[in-house]
Amino acid sequence: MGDRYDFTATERKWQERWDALGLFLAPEKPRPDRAFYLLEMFAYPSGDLHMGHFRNYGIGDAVGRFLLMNGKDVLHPFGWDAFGLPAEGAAIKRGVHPRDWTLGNIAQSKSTLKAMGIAYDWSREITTCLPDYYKFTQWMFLLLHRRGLVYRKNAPVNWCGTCNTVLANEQVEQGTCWRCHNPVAKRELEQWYVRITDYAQRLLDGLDTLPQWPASTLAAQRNWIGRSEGAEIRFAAPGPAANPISIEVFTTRPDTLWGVTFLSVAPESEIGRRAAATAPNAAAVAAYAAEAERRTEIERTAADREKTGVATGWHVAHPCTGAPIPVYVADYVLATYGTGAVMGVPAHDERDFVFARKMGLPLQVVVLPPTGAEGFTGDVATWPTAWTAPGVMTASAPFDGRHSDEAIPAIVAWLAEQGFGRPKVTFKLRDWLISRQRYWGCPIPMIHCATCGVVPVPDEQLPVLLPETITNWIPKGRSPLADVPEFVATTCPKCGAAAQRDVDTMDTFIDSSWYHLRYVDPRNTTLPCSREAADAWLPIDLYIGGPEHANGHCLYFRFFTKVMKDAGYIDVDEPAVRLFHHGMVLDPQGRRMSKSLGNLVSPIDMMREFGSDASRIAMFFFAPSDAAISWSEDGVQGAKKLVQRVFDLVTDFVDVVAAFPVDVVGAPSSSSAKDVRRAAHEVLRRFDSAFRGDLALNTGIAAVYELLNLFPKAADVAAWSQGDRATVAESIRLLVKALAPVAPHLCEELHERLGGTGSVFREAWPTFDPAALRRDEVEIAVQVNGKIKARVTVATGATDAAHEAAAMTSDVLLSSLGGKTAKRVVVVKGRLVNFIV
RNA sequence: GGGAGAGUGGCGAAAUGGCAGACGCGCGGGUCUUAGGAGCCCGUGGAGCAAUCCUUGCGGGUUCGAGUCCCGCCUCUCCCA
Repeated sequence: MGDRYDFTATERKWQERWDALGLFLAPEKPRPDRAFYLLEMFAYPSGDLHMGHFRNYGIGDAVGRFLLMNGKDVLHPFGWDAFGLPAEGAAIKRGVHPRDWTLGNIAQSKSTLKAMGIAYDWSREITTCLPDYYKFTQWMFLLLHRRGLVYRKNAPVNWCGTCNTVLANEQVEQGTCWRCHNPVAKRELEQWYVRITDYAQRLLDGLDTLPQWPASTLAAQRNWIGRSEGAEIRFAAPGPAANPISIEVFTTRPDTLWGVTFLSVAPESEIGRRAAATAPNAAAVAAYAAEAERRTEIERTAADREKTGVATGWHVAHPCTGAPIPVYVADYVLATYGTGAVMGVPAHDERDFVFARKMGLPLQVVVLPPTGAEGFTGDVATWPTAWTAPGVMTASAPFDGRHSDEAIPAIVAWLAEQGFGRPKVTFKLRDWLISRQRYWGCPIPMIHCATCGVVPVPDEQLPVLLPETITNWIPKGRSPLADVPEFVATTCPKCGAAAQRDVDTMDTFIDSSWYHLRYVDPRNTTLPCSREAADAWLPIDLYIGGPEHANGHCLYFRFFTKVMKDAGYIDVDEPAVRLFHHGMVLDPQGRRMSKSLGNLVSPIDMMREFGSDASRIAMFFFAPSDAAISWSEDGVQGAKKLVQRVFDLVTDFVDVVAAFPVDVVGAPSSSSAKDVRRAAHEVLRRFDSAFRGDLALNTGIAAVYELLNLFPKAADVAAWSQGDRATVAESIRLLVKALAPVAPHLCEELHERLGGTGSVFREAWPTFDPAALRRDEVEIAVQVNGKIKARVTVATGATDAAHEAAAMTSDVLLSSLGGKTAKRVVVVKGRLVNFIV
């Protein structure tokens, strides 16, 4: 029995050696066929790292080390998503400057990563809140501006009265602020928008080129982009001569046009506002709109909520029939989707059905339910619900008798011909509101000039530095930068007159939309990255991060990648070939870890007690990498035991191993030696396929336990034959290498104790020998009609007949057969023999 | 409401359509020990003295054979509205 394994000293020793060796520095010029860009989502430095980070970066580290042993030129960088609201929250609460809070958290988080011993190329570290980085965030904004992809718009935005700030749609959760969870209201502000909708179709099409992305994320993005094909149809009425009414609706069901019995418009839409001012029932509309404004979108569009609305008193003419159609204002219609108006087809749309019933509006059937559809009789007044499926059209002038599915294109063409409408594709995806009335973000490089309007800051004047002199952090409902005169006051780049800087900062999703480009050339002072460096490394070969970013970051960084390609700065259309989502880390009761529950596990405390290697092993062993895990200290305790057992085993065998050259391949003769070799190669096989595939390292670790469980005592092995001892030497060396990506410090130490020099990560990843996995004989099941009756042993590779013959030697089988002859015998070699009687 | 995923011992889990529960935790027993909350060894899905029977959320189906494939439910989790 060897010494106690001193993980503290050993882990520190190897972390220092790796630094000294520069083991993880990416080559400046990777070999094209060897380049591998491995990336994990960078961290928002809020205090220290949590267990989610530990898992994310632990998986990435193991993969990175595996790649290194496979001779890849690995780019594996790290950085910090360092702008963001929590820093201002800390400033307000504790009076600490957001910069100091952030940089302090980064230092702490970085020391935790160093304690993990992660194989990052720290020379490429980036920090989004530092000028050398955000200079190019501003450069990106100007690129978008040059390409016509940003614009200003006065529009209702989500306003959190508690945080005194504007929120993006994805920052509104269940109608509340994602930070403080107070209700979100609406407010009018002039804001910068990014025209991501210009790329909606390409972002959608690109998904088809990403077979190595999780299907769930592809589906989520498709859903989020939300393409729908249909028609835009105009309903008009003469109205007052100066002010005729004309309402465009978008519908995916033009086949139900003849069933329209009313229109609904959103209260805050242009036509809704006009109705509140000038319609016959203006007063009622205005009152209703005021009430609707107080409701959240979620409330308004919830399917189970009672539908409300008021008649405007206006009527428009049905474009096909000329019939008068009443116009309602209803809050289940949103101004931001489609045209802000929908046609009401109560017979064939669920919400319209409910609304019409409530308002006493007529139903017009234009799609016939098939005969026999329960409840859908000839009398529409008795229908239990709307008939929403397509079907045979009726009461629809030129299209009667046709099937809606088949007729829709013809209807759209006909509408266009008649001048009533046109084909239209809409997307649920909306333009991206990026202005934030906050301090701790990247300043927007635009200048407001009284004569020239809004003028971009020239490239050579970048970065527009964030002033650091602010001391009063309380949000005042305007950007904190508005209160820094020396920041605001500038001159117009065009005319030289006094002008004002834009006082908003950018959504931090902008910072993270291009960071993957910066890593390839992080010290470039003129461009985000050189074309050469981009060509050498892009795209990311494997990107690892949580599934919570499926629709936010993972869409935005695809968008930026496409813009950069269009502008000729890079040559890839998609940022990442493969995306992997690791599972969540829950507490032992299966709950989310959170400060309020007091169930946080601190990675640094854990590593102090158990070591980095044991902590990782525990995490990998809990479950496959993509499944959620419940953290348990018992598991880490067990992993620590495993570390000690591996250490003891290898140190016990140092002498045996030393007697054989490093490339010895065992020629076992005894079955014990064969078992050892098989178990060792099984470890290798499991890890190998995990690293090349699903990153599920749990069964590899199980194989390590199995190997340990059957390993003979060193004292016994001393008496073994030369070939058998060579087998043991081979197996020990194999174990050390195969486990190295998962338990790097331990295996470096063992590699050294076995006489290895340099680093085990400069050793080649071994190839497993399929012959080693084969057994001489196997036990097979003997079944009668699929029920197991007995077990017998056959030689590996025996014929079907030999299997059957071996089975027939079983007394239990013979008595089960009771003298009958099987009608059929199914033999699965090495598995079973099944007699069908 | 829409989308995605998951249901297997006391617990985490494993299983190219082929012996369900590998491996670990926990638990029980043994051993070493002044001691054991360390180490090592043995046992451990359920019922039964036993032969044996039952067992992968529920109900059907396909198949010689289903945890795995198909259809219909139930429950839970995550994401979106």
